[in-house]
Amino acid sequence: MEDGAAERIRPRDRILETARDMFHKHGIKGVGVDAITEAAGTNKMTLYRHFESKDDLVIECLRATACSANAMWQKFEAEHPGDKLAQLHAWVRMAADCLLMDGRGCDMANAAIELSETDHPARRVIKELKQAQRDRLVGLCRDAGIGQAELLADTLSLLLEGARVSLQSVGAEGPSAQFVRMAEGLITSFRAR
Amino acid sequence: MEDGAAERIRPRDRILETARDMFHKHGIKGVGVDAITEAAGTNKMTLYRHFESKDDLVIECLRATACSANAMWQKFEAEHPGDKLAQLHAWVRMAADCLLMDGRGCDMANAAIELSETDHPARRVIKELKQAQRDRLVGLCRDAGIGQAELLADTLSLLLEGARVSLQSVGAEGPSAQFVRMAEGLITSFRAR
DNA sequence: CTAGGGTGTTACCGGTCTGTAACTTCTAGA
DNA sequence: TCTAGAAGTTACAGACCGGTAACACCCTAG
Repeated sequence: MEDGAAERIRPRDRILETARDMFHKHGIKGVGVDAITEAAGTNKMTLYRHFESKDDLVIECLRATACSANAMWQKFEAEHPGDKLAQLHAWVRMAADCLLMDGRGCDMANAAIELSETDHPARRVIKELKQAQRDRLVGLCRDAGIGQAELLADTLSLLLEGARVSLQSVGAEGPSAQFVRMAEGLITSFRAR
Repeated sequence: MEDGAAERIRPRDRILETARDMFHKHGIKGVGVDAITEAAGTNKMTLYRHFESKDDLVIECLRATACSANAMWQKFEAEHPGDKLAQLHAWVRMAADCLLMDGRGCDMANAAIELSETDHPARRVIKELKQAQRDRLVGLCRDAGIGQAELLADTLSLLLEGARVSLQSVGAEGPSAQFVRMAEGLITSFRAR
């Protein structure tokens, strides 16, 4: 029975989860594969049996992150079925909570900054995943009945992205502390148009 | 006469300028001191005669960047003497131009993301320089007669920071393309309050 | 002309990194 | 119980990193 051994997670998944956590905390170039495998309670050979390279592992981590984000959006829909405006407010609240709890920014944005080589294989993935997130936010704004949905969604995107990076450079008392106020103000303002 | 040899820039300054450029393009961890000195037409020993360590060099680069930003602000004042609102619009225009021309984000923000160690010596410097930039923007907004000067300044800060990082992850056709429209709209909106 | 400081050159240290090879051990399924 | 494949272990290759030592050079101020 494979469920009986389900508590013992497969090495591949342990590596993936550990790598996500460590990449998030210390950056991609800030952590080596040895450190990841050790923290995951396994070894380097096992890593390279499941992933072609470190870059491949990075990409899989980003996909996993996007997957987690998907789950968030499904939660919004589940908690406020049909009420797109409430879902938009839930998005703002979630974003603010992440800001407060986390401290380190968006994995994809951080990776994009760290992996400055324009032809890095992860860049394609980052772009396409970020694009998907953008499209979804635009869709939510539009379905919430906002006229200039794209402009609002893009503004909210930039605000959140900016808050995440500002949190790391200026700190928690910096501009990012006002994120919710800005976002809610913007939504109100766009609804009135 | 030392001015006669001024065309031949001092190795220290060549290293500093080259390092700024390379750190900006490839990130701090993405470029080694050997590559910097070679590109600067000198060698590693000379670098370490002028800078205590690579971290020290990084910090000096960030200070130099802040210095360049200072020059920008003086240009605003020189071009629109006394007219703070015009200076604010000039700031927006400058920011947008940087976005279009550059592609890579703010050196300080990028450094903050890359140097994830919370006790890294550069972090203090980044925080204090970013704080100074924020204070100056707040002052400009206030002097321009805007009521909620802090909120506007912080919103503009986050928008710009977000646009810079979005440019690297989603690309030029992403949300950052609307930066000017957002910023100008915000200024108008805040002036009307 | 000369002395001395700034600079260039070469070699090296110890460490870390990604990635691989060869071999042993474990474990699940027939 | 036996076997095949997954996982662990050890060692290593080759490259790059930050930083230092020793020494030769050049150029300018006196």
